[in-house]
Amino acid sequence: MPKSPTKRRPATVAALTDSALALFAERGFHATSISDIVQQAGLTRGAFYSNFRDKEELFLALYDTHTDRLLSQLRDQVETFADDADPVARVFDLLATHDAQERSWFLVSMEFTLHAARHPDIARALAEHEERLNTGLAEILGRCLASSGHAPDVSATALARLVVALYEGLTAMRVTHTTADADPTPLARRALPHLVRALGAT
Amino acid sequence: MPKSPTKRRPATVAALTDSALALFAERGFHATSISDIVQQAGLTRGAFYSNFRDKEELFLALYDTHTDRLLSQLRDQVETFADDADPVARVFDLLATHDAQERSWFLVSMEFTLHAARHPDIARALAEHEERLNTGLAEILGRCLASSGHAPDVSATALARLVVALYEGLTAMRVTHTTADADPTPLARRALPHLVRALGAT
DNA sequence: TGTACATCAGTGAACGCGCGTTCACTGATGTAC
DNA sequence: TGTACATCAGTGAACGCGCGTTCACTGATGTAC
Repeated sequence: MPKSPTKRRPATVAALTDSALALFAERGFHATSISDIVQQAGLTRGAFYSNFRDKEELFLALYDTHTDRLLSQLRDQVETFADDADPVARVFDLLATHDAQERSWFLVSMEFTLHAARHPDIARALAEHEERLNTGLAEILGRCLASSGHAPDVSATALARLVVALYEGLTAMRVTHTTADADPTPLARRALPHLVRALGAT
Repeated sequence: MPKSPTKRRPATVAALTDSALALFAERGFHATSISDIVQQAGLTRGAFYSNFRDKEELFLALYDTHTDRLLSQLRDQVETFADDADPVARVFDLLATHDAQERSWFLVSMEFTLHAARHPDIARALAEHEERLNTGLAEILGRCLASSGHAPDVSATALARLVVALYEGLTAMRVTHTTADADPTPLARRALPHLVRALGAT
């Protein structure tokens, strides 16, 4: 009776998640079938069902991985400008300067969010995983504000959500409008410092 | 040889669009099949293909209808506060006080936007239809600002997109977080007037 | 170290299902006289 | 107004396809002695 399962398992899981991430990014969550995932991973359907209950469970595993990576990146970069005048704008910059990979991830996670909106069980599961991102971001923003002398009379949590909402709305807008004309991102970038300063007037 | 097609057609089209709107709102765009639509409309599949090329074409028809209704509602209400101090915040309020019906529509149009992101042809078509909404909204905001004495040094177009982006980001956030705690909407509402004033400092 | 055995991760054929799309047809709508 | 005719909107059976999920199996991984 083996105490620990075989060594193959972790490798299989990794092959499945890697494959799924690439395919979700390329085609989207719904457009990617379980057959697609296992085929690209060089496995068969049974291997999937032996490791995940369904596609949703696999996505949430990817979500956690992404959250961890994003937060640690932000933490690293935030240290380098702890004394900056407009820390909120800088965090926004970090979010906004997203490469193609981040755009892909946004599309997938937004798709999954809409999927969750129709299925209460999935929505509950997603909210739990999102909570980790929100609290992590709020903590980073809070430290930023404190160390740079700002003390707005708003909770760091609400501010974090405002920044994320603005970021996500702008990203969604760029999804179809690929031309750069009248992109409101610079406007948002200019406006945010004023915004925090205004809210800071206790 | 009949010069105008039969009288049945408009009734059939109306039955199909009504049915589709209800089903899209209830289940989403992808989760609704053409069979579902014609069944709810009391028709058969052929009737659909006789009037629309595919589901996408039907959605864009619904999109135009919705845009027209929203813009005329905004125009009506905007007249009642032409001399308001913070017209941008008022427009934002009008967008933000959305009923369940608006939430449903947001879900569907966002789903379609993501769908478009994967299909360039569809993205091009959607962008054309979105253009009508953007210009209409920019025109309303521009008149608002002018008549209330504000003259920010930003284009009404960019400002309109900023307001829409913020609105959409906040709505997306509420999709999963059904609890009202730490909802950043009031914060956004408070912040917008400061924002416009700050941007107005030519 | 070598052998006999137990476990269980991964295989792959099979299933039932609903989908989008086509197309020969029919009968209601509209025209001509 | 009434009849004979033409059009074409809508019918519904048929098609091929890929999907999610199940499950008896096999053979690689790990254990016991």
